Parts: sequence; C-alpha cells; structure tokens
Amino acid sequence: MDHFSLIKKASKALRVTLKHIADDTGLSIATVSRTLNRSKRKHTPSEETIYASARKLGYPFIGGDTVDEDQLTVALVTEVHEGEFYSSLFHGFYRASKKTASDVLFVNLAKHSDDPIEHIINLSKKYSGICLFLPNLDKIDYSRLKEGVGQYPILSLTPMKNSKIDTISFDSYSGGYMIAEYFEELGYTKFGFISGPPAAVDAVFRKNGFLDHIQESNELELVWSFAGDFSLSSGKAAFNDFKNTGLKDIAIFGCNDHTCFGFMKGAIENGYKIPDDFIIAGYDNLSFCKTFTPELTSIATDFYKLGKKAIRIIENMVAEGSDSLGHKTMLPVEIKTRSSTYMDG
Amino acid sequence: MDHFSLIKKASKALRVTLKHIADDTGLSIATVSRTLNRSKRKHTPSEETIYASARKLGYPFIGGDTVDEDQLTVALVTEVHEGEFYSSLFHGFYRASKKTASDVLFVNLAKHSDDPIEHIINLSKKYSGICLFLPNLDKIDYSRLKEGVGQYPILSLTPMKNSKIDTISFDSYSGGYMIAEYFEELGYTKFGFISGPPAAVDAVFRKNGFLDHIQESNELELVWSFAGDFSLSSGKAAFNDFKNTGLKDIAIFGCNDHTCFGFMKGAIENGYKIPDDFIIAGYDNLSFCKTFTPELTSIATDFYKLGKKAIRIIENMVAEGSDSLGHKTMLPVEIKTRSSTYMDG
DNA sequence: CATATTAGTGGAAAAATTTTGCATTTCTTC
DNA sequence: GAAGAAATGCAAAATTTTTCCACTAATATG
Repeated sequence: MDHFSLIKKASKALRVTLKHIADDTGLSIATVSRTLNRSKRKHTPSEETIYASARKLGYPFIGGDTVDEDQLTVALVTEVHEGEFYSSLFHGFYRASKKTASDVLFVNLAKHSDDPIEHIINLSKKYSGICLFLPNLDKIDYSRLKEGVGQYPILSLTPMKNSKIDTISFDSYSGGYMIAEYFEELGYTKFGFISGPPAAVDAVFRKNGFLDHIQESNELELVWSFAGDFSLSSGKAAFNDFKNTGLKDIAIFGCNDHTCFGFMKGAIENGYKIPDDFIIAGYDNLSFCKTFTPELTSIATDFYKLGKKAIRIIENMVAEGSDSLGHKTMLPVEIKTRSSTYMDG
Repeated sequence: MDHFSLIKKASKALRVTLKHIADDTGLSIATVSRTLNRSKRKHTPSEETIYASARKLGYPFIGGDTVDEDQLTVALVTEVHEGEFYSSLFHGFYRASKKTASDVLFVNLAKHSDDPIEHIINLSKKYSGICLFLPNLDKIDYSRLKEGVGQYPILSLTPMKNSKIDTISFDSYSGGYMIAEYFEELGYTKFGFISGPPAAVDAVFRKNGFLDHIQESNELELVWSFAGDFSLSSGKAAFNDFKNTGLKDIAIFGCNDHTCFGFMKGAIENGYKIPDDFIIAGYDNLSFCKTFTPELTSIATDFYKLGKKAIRIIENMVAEGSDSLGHKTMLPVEIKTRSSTYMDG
C-alpha cells in the first residue's frame, strides 16, 4: 500500500484502475470488475472490501453513478463564519435548488486557505458551475481565477468594483438610499450613521446610498457618524459616542443589524426610549429584528431570489457556452418598517 | 445529443467515454484525449468546448484530479432551514475541517427529498464518509440506509432511540438536568417548563433531564408547563398562558432560546421585570443571548468539538475498516449563566 | 454418503477505451 | 505567399475492462 502511494505520488496523477483495487484487496481484477458492476449489492465481505478500497483509492465509479445529463451541479464556494448570515445564504440556495434543475453543493475553503484560487480552479473541473461568496478576494485573485478556469460558468456574489467575472448581488446602494428617503418621509432632517468595515465593499455601497440622498436635499443634514465594524460591540461603542454628543431626535442608519442591536442595547440600558429619543434602522433583516424590543426596521435581502437568479445565470452560461465578462446584476432590496422607527398605534 | 441521452437512459448507467465527448464536440477522440491530458491548459476554443462537454457528460477526469490518498472527503448531509442553528453547525464543521486531515463538503438534500435514502446511498460511493444531520429520518430509514451502504463510515448527529448506525450528539439530557440543578442552587423551588415539538428527540431529552431532577427532590415542584414548538411565537403564547396563572417567583426552562426570547418579549411588553418576577433559561446559546436585554442564560453546545469528534470517528472507521453498530457518543454541554437568572451587581 | 447445485473466484481471451505516432490541415508570422 | 507552429484525424499500439471458462468450496438433495 505504501508502495502504491509512492508510485502514485512520483508519477503525477496516476489513473486509478481495477488493477490497483485488485492489488489492494488481494483479489483478482475479474472479481473486482464483476463486483463493481453488479447492479444489486450483496454485502459479502469481499464486496465490502472492494468498495472500501475503491473509495479509498478514488476509483471513478460506474455502478450507479447516474450522471443526469440535464442536471447540473453547481458549487457554492464560501468560507463559513458565525452568525445568521450564512444560514440565510445557504437556506436561500437550498430552496432555490429545489426550484431549479440544478443541484447545489456547499463547498468550503477551510482546507485550502493557503491558495484558494488554485483550489477553485480545480473545483471547476468537477462542477458544472461555481458561485463564489468570498468577500476577501481582490482583483488580482479574480484575474488569476478567470485565467485558470477559462471559459467557464462562474459567478461572484460579492460586488466588485471592476471585476473580470460576472457578479450578482443585492442593490446595497439603493438600500442605503431607501433608508434615507424613508427617514425624510417621516419628517426627520438630522441624520446619523454608523459605518461598517471599510474593506467591505457592500457596506461602502450602503453608506454611499444613504449619504448621497442626504446631500441631494438642502434640508437634510448628517449630524453624527461613527466608524463601526459590523459587530455588536461596535454598536455599543457607537452609542457611547452618541450619548456624549447629547443629540436627540435624529434618525440613525446602522450599516448592519448587529451594530444596531448593540446600539439599542446600550441605549435601553441608559434609559433611552426608542423611537421617542431617536429612530434607528439597520440592514440585513435578521430574524432577530422581530425578536428585539423595539423591533428593528431593516433592509431585507431575499437570498432565495439571489440563489435562483444565480443558478439560472449559471444554467444559461452552460447552455449557451457564453463567457462571463463582468456583467453585473443587482437584485432589488426591500425596506421592512418596524417599531424602531415609528410609534405603535 | 438527444440520441445520446436516449441511449444512455435506455441502457442504464452507461459509462461516459472519450467517444461521447468526441461526438458531442464534433472533434476526434484523439484530440479529446490529448486535450484532457495536457498538464497545462491553453484556453483555446476547442479546449473550452471539450472541458465543458466533459463536465456536462460527467466524464471521470484524470488531468489534475489529484486524489490524495491520505485526505478523506467527508460529506455533511443536511437540510438547510432558517436561523442561526445551521450557521453554527456549518461553522463548527468548517473550523473542524481546518484542524483535521479531512475535507468536509456540505451536501443538501433539496433535490432528493422524494427519496433521500437512495440519494445518500449514492453519495456513499463518492465520499469517504458521511455525517448525517437529518432529524426527520426514522428507524426504518436508518435500517434501509445501513442496508444500502453496507460496511461504510457513516455517522448520525441526531440522537436516535435505537439506531443501527453510530450516533454522536450533545448530552441534551444533562443539559436539562443542569438547568434544574442551577435553579435549585439559586434557591428556587417552583419550576416552569416550555416544551419543544414532541417529534424532536433532542427536545424530549432536554425535558426529561429537567423533569427528572425535579422529581428526585422533594422540595422541588413543577408548577406550570406549556407545550411549545421551538418558535418565537410559541414563546409569546407561553407567556400569555403564564400570565393568566398569576404565578411569580418561579424558574422557567424554555426548551430552546427562540422560545425564551418570545416569552421574554411578551413579559417585557407586559411590564414584567426579569429576573425580578421570574427567572428564565434557554438552550442553544445563540449569539443573541448576549444581545437581548436581559441576557439569556442558556446551555451552550460546542459545534466545533462536535465536528472534530465526528470527523475523527469517520477517520478511524476508514483506517480500521470497522463497522458502526449503534455506538453512541455524547458530548458534554455547558451552562452559560447570564442576567436572565440573576441580579446585576 | 455420493452427487448435484450454487456461488465465488482467477486466468486468459475478447472487447472496449485510451494513448500515441504520423500525416494532413489550418492558422500565424514575417 | 512561404515557412513554421499548432491543431487535428486516422490508425496502430497500449492499456483497461469485461466476459468466457474452468476450478473450488460450500450447501442442498436423493
């Protein structure tokens, strides 16, 4: 066995054949062949041994490997961090794959963090298409990737400023803009803002949308802002900063829900009343928006629609053999108004 | 192409050969062979076509398909629903796969909900081992599965009452028990309980642990209980029921955090003070336990440990070729005490 | 107890598949 | 427009898989 692995590693990617399985199991090639081709498994000791060996060695199966020509397999490549966000993403694609012809696999990059690009290029040989959610990749990474996979259905779910590959993402700019409009409709003129990490392109778009609408109007004014990092604790820190300004009656947009929760928690502990002393709206529409008191107004993104659209795009790319060249698709977002921005009754 | 797919479907699982790719692309077998074996890709139109066709048809690749004999690929098979839970599960396995030799793939059953067992059996031919998180499977399903995969490294992450396959899960019974002990230590004697869905074996264990400790002592008494279903709204419903009893000064265990959030939300809206009027503890230790005011005491489960242990077990099964025969592994849980059960200062 | 019957196996021939040598065609470049 | 490079197809060679046949061992049958 050691012998085999040596040979294998020496002569690059040696093909696994029945002979290898035969040598590994001590049975003849004929027996291995028959066993693997039997339509119904028998669970005899030999059979179990052969199957175990075949899996171990990575033999490309034939028996039962029903590759449906119509059904594509799309890989959603991500890292996985804590928090509700990834549930939403996966859940959206999960539901979407029920409604589309394609099957979706969630591939994580845990084992390949040293050179993720290399690994993604390899994945492109296995799957019909790839959706990437990797906010940390930069332009150089995307270029390398594009180079490596060639004309291949690949899609990024993170907005890029100047990407070589197609992207599909939420219209974060409009989300921020909508919040500002909504605040204006409610009659507020003094606005506050808590930003996200500058590296998060998405957060920057939210911010730009919000600030642009303020600047478009002479009545509106940004009176306070704070540099947050999406975390609960940065929301608390933001509140402490806000408290010291002594401002009241302003409308605050927190770049994501977590930050707002932290901010509101701080406010409540300090005896502030929401929405009496200030109103606040977040972004992401986490399920906890409805759990918190007051319930948090937020921008909702529909991951099911994102998943469906992404899969459809991949399917079209496969069907037409068309290349991706940096097309951008923006999905609309929706504002969910709740009691953090208006009085009950 | 239609011709081909007809043949394919007629004669069962036809093997995909270079000839199919050649026919599909209109190129010769020789060209296809050379293209697929070139070590460095050239991105010529023909090459792209050939690769696309090979992927579509499901040709078992050789070029660059570096099957590392040492590295296993473990499939974590789940459904994906909303809420933080799945993030925690995936995040745990994600981190675990960084620390172990194996790679983990998240496989969802969206496309195979008609006969998931059949599909899992097929997966067993592709992956070195399988972890299942499918609380809805029953004993018959597990038997079929065991029958179908034979001697194969497979593990269930949901506690089963009498399972044919190995299980690894959290010690939910102890979790419930710990809560009751903790309540007793705080000096409470009157206990309340909100249950989860009866079909959730895990929730039943939590309940049993809690109730058993109450029954073991003569001083302790269960004065109120409510049949919930894990949801926020059932927590609210539970509070309305509780309010009508007029009970105060009792210690309540909610079968999961969501239910407790609903209960507390209802209580706060009705002017109750926590932990003055009652104390409450949940189960799952969601990140929002720290976000809520008061912060919620809860039972923490460590999904990283679960993932690491599960992968290790699979690795051992592969190495020793040992069969799984219903061994049960329970992972300890931990209580995180917060302000929902004690006064500040 | 001898003798069918059956299932499992290996050796080797047959069939299928992949690779490679060689000639031809196509595309570039100067 | 010619020389050189690259791509391609045909067919032979090499490799891999399947199948036929013979043998063995276990079980069943008269």
